[in-house]
Amino acid sequence: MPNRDTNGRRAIAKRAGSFHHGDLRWALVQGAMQLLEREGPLGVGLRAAARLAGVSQTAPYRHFADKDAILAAVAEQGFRELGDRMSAAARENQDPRKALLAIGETYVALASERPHLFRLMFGPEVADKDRCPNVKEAGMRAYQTLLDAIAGAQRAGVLCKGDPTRIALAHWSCVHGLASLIVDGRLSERLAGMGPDGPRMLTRVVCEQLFTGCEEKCA
Amino acid sequence: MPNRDTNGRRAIAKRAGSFHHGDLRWALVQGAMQLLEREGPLGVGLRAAARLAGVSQTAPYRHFADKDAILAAVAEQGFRELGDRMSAAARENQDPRKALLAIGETYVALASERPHLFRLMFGPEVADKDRCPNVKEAGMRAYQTLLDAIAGAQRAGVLCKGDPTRIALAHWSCVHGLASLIVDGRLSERLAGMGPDGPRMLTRVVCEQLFTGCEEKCA
DNA sequence: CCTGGAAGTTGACGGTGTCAACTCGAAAGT
DNA sequence: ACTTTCGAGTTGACACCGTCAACTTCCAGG
Repeated sequence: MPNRDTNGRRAIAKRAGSFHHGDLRWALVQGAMQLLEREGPLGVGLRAAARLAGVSQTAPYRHFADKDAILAAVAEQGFRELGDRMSAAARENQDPRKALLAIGETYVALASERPHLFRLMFGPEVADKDRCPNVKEAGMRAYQTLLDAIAGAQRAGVLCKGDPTRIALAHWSCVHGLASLIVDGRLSERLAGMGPDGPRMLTRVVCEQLFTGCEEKCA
Repeated sequence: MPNRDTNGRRAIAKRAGSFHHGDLRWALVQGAMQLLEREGPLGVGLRAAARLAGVSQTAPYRHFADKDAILAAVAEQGFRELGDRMSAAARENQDPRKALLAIGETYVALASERPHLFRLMFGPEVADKDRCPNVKEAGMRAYQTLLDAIAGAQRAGVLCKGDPTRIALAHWSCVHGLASLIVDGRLSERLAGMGPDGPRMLTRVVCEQLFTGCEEKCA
């Protein structure tokens, strides 16, 4: 049983005086996540995470094959959180159109709140995320939530019929692109004057156009 | 005048026997670009680029403040090429709807052809791309061609009236998101059975839905 | 009680970005 | 024509990183 701190969470630091750590793997992932959000992607490394866990520099190799493996574990946690928040958003809106919008909003919200994590999840830092089956599965679950929401909207007659993966591709591209542009600072000028929920408003703008189209009607 | 090889291009390697290089800055950017596309983002570094130019490891510091600066120079070249290809695509299609589609296609094409360059241009490797005014200006030029194409389509009555930057945001998000998903391998399964111009077809699918909308008409 | 193996340690190797101090060579000034 | 100056390139060093090999410590099962 892992040692826990006063809040009931497991402590990151090593159990004093004990040779073995108790739950080093968990502590390392936690430390890497913390490092990632505080110092950015350059600050996260095996040695730094080991230091944070109060353990020697090569101890991580007992639990992770290499640096990619620990980053993959962090990414997996990110995908899990993304999937949870997306399906919660879908559950809370039974209007299928609002559900689809809410899914996009949580996607963009996660990216804006924790940009480094978002980049890690989709970027090249962890080489082939799909080799680790946990990461693949966590990502798939999030995608499935989107697909279900689209199929529901089609059944409700809100979205046009046809292959739901077609619409999923468009919706995902729009939302993911907006999230990426925000994370990479490409929209900071536009967001500057919009207050704290600028990302949500931009998501509405983009999704609205995807739903209704931006062609001139009956020209 | 820089030394040139038999093809008329400047040679990357140092002019033999000469202390000074001639055009080391150019050679370093060229070497870094080459390194980036061959070995990925991890393979590009000051020392490696210096080796490729046949020069000592600290020589780059005479031309670049730090690693970020040389990466920014590479990114700038990427933005310049993106802008050129986008405006060429716009020029070649006088039908404004096709022009807008062609712009998206070249965007996705550049990303698919040179994923590492695309990631460098938008990713966090170079910290604040907008501090270097050349990079900012090159990126702005590409954005401006998109904006012009949209304004043209509005004047032609193809796109609905209103703030063109609204439509630009949606279009850019869709195309950039698709490009990112392709680059990050998130669509490799879908692309696997589509042959070499799968990216172009996916771009059409996504843009088509953005233009016409994906809601059920007159429910 | 002994023993085998998992978990953690020390030490080392090659690689990196970056700094300081040095040297070379060509152009500028007299 | 000789000297000065200064940009451009060099060597050497430092701290950091990921990773490997060999060693030590602890715990559990026979």
